[in-house]
Amino acid sequence: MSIIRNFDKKLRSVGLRPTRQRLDICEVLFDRKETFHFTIDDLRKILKTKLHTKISIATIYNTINSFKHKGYIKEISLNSEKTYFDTNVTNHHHFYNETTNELIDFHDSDVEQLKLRKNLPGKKIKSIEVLVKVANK
Amino acid sequence: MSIIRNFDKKLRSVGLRPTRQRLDICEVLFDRKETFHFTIDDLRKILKTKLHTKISIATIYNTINSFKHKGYIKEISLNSEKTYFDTNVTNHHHFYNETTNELIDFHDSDVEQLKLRKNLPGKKIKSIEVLVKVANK
DNA sequence: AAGCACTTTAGAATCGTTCTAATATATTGA
DNA sequence: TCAATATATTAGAACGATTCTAAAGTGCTT
Ligand SMILES: [Mn+2]
Ligand SMILES: [Mn+2]
Ligand SMILES: [Zn+2]
Ligand SMILES: [Zn+2]
Repeated sequence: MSIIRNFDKKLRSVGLRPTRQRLDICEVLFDRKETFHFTIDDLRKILKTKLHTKISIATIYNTINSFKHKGYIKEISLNSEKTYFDTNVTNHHHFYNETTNELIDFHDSDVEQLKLRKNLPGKKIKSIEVLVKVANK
Repeated sequence: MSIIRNFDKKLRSVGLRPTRQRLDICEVLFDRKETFHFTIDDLRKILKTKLHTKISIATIYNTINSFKHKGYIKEISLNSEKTYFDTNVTNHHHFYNETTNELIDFHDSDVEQLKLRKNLPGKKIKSIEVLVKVANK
């Protein structure tokens, strides 16, 4: 299957061996149209119930940390209750719905160009990200 | 001293008894010109070394959680490593310097008015906050 | 001052995450 | 191909931040 092939290549390209565990996790994370926002527990449940695959919790953490270091996913800061990861590693903005706990990306086209008025001598901007919290009316 | 009087009032006004522990914590948090961004551990160290006051860690957590619920401080989401609190409870933006770990507020005047292009039918906007990560050049 | 409510406290418990070290699997190259 | 070597997985222990428990202390009301 070409997806598996692709994940195989993807993993090898950053020096990770394509083990069953890593391929299974790739399938959950990347075999989808939309950006995926998830917690370790979300991932663990999906692996168990949808993929019927058993991966130890240590390996799930190891793999997610490797993927993060390799730039396949990034961590996002929403609140201190849960640690979220995001398969969209670009610099982008989020809507967080506090009623439903849904987290969705929004794109540059959804917001007017953010312009800083402040000068930052001797500093380099690494990222500019907006978090919009909403609730159902 | 009028500051103490003020903290006394401040606490009473939301139904908290002005105990020594709460007054000491108020002094660290609010007896300053600038917004204070801190972790529980920062606070604990300041109480010990600057104020020479001993407060149990359970009380520090209890008090900070009370203050948060009463709207005296808010929690801010920077990263998943540490939990930060902020004495500026208004909706505002931050610069985080990854080199020095400094976190500073920036004000509406430092950024052009943020305009969302997206319509959000049935939703109410609770907050819009920007996090700018910078590093020293 | 007595009585009651609230607060503080030490230490235990909890929970997410990382570590350890034994076992298993993948890769290399003779 | 198949041993040797490197890397990965795993269960369970350890860790660290935070919360809980329940006993002792303090503040408020009358
Ligand atoms: Mn991490
Ligand atoms: Mn909290
Ligand atoms: Zn995203
Ligand atoms: Zn702030």
